[in-house]
Formats: sequence, structure tokens, C-alpha cells
Amino acid sequence: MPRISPERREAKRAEIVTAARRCFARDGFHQTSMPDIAAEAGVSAGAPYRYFASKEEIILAITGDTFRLIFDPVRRLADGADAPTVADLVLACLEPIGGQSVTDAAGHDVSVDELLRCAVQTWSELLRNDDIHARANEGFDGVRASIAHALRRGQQADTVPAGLDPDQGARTVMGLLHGFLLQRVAFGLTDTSGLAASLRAVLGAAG
Amino acid sequence: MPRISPERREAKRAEIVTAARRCFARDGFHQTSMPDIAAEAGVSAGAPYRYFASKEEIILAITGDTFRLIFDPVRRLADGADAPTVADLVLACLEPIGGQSVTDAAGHDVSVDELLRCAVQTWSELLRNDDIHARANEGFDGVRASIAHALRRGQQADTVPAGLDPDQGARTVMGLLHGFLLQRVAFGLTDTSGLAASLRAVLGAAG
DNA sequence: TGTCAAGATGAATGCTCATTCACGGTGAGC
DNA sequence: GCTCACCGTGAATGAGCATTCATCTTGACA
Repeated sequence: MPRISPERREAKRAEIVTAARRCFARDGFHQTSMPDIAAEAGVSAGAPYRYFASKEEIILAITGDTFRLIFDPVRRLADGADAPTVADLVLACLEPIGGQSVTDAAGHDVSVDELLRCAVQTWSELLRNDDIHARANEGFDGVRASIAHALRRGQQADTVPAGLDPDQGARTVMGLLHGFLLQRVAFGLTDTSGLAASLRAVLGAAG
Repeated sequence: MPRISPERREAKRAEIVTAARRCFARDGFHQTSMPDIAAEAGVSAGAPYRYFASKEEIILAITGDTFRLIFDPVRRLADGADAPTVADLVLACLEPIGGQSVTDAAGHDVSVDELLRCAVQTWSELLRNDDIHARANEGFDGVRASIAHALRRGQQADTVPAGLDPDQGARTVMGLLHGFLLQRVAFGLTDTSGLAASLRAVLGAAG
């Protein structure tokens, strides 16, 4: 006999995750204390432990969400493109990192700024957390495969140069995704649509 | 009357920095304790405080070195190119992140793996340390300006498409630098020379 | 070689923080 | 409206850590 309904429980858990993301985006994983998260969520210091066994588990939930929310739109666009150009695929990568908010699985808005700041923290974290590293690699390889596959379709449709190795090309596109992501949160990149024009200028003739 | 000569003092300081970089690369800035650094350097727990006022100051020294060692070779190559193509400039960015070691100001070898792992940590750190953020922006803007200038020279020499905005183009090249850097330390990128071929395949016709 | 200012040591100090738990509340199902 | 299994609370616990400092050691200079 649960004291609260599963829906209520899930909603509360989501509130804690949201509070944690806000804290992590502001102060980083390791400068944020569990009491900080509890206070941000408006609950007592012990409350988060009713939903997560440890701080590590909260971090894991956040990093998982981060990958999903950034990568899913990219994969959707890449998989849906029939005769894409290289520029099209780069633009697909810019899509989730150019806006102000995205919608999570539960239908709630998540700030892209917070999301990207957590993504950068995640890169640091995966360097010494094997669990996060494995999940990140899984996510990375999935998107990379989607992009490589799209490049192959582009080569068949003659919209992508035949001389391009699809796997190397996919790595290059992923490089731009990560690089522009970092520039947005750390190096004052505001105009992602302007980049589109530049890309077409360089790639115009070739793809 | 100093007890040790300035050279000795400088050498000892460098030993502590080297030990710190090894620790930071392995465990991260915040999972590394001051006693860890001291032990790695083979000195007592109090010794680092004879050379640095705080852990923060060591982190600052490391992040400064990191930017210098990665960016200086890129700027040197970009500034030295008379009629560069876009691919040339991307390759200049790949140069410092493709090797096994680089040489620091004092002539000592520094492991590129350690350097790049510290670089990724630095991105997290600059999100909430204004001092590091300011230095990072300074470094970023410097390289970006060098690349933009090289692109302009390329446009005059007709080796770079005239329709490319040099500032946007420089951001794109920087994006690849950061993106490939991350892939090397986190996502199993080993063959940077293969990327060169891909780049030329995509850019071949245009730049 | 003697002197002593500065370097090195490592135990001690005073924090912060993750996590726990004993103690009230409260809502779902009867 | 009763019950109780679970929820929320917040003070307490214990570990870890940055930093300090009294004390010992050493090397540069005379």
C-alpha cells in the first residue's frame, strides 16, 4: 500500500531531477551538495534519498537525460533524411543546441542552457566514471551510426561526395556538434543560424 | 638569503605542477586532494603550500598551461600560412591533439593525453570560475582571430571561398578542434590523419 | 665551517558534506 | 473514519579534505 500514487511519486522524482539539473548547471556536479538539491526542490535534506540511493544516482539520471534530449532530435532528423547533404546533417546537429528549450519525455520544458552546461560537466565526469563513460559511448555511437548511414544514402543520391568515408564524415559532423555546443555555453556563440550560411558557403560545391 | 636558488625553486614548482597534472588527468580537479598531489610529487602534505597559496592556484596554473600548449602550435601554423585552404587550417588544429607529447616552455615533455583530459576538465571549470572563464575566452579569441585572419589571406589568394564569412569560418574550425579533442579523450578517436583525407574529400572542390 | 633565513614535515584543526535514522505526519484502501 | 506502510523531516554521524603551524632540516653565503 504505497502512501502516494505512482504518478505522484514519479512527479516528485522529476521535481528532484529538475532541481538537481538547475543546481548542477549552476555549480557543477561536485560543487553542488545534496542539501543544495533538496533546498532547490523545496524539500528536506533527507527527502531525495527516498527517490535516489545516492548523489551518484542523481548524476546518472541527469547525464542519461542529457544525452537523450540532445541526441534524439539529431537521430530523428538524420534517420528521416532521404537525400541529405553534409550541410543538412550538420544543421540537424545544430537543431537541439540552437533553441531555448526542449521537451522531455514527460512533456516538461527543459532549458537548453541548463542542458548544455550539464553536457559539458558530463564530459568531465565520463573521464573517470566507467558507467557514464559506457552510456556516453553508446549514445555517441548511435548518433554516429545514424549520421554515417545518412551519408551513405546521400552518396547513393549523389548529394554527398563519393570520396568521403562515411564513418570519418560522421565523426566530423559529431565534432561540430560538440564543438558548437561548447561554444554556445562557454565561448559566446549565439547565432547558430549564421553558421548555417557559412557551412553552405564552404560546402556549397561539394555537398 | 634564499635557501635554494631560483632555478631550484622553479624546478620544484614545475615538479608539483607535473604531479598535479597527472593527478588531475586521472581523477579530475575535485576528486584530487592536495595530499594526493603532494604524494604524487613525492613531498609532504604541506610542501605544495610553499609554492602555491591554494589548490585553486594550482588549478589556475594547469589550465593556463593547457591553453598555451594546445593553442600556441595552432596559432603558429595559422599565422605562418600564406595561402591556406580551409582544410589546411583544420589540419593545423589537429596538429597538437594528434601526437603523443608536446614540449612545454621549460623544455619538458608533456603527455598529450594528460593535457587533453585536463582541457576537458577545464571546460567544466570555466562554467563557474570567472577567472578561468576569462582566460579561456582570451585564448579562444586569440586563436579564432588568427584563423579568421588566415581565412582572409586565403580569400585574397583564392584558396578559400569568397562567400565564407571569416569569423563564422573560424568558429567552425575551432568547433572541429574542440570536437576532435573531445573525441580523442572520450570517444575513441585514434586516427586523426584519416580525418584529414575525409576533410579534403568534402572540401576538395571548394576550399 | 658556522649561521640563519627559508624550506620541508606531518600531525592537528576546523570545516563541509553525504548519508542515516528516530520521530512525527498522511493518504490509499478498506 | 481507521489503519498502517510509507513519506517527509532535520538533527546527528562520521569521513574526508584544505589549510595551518610548531618543529626540524638544510643549503647559500660569509
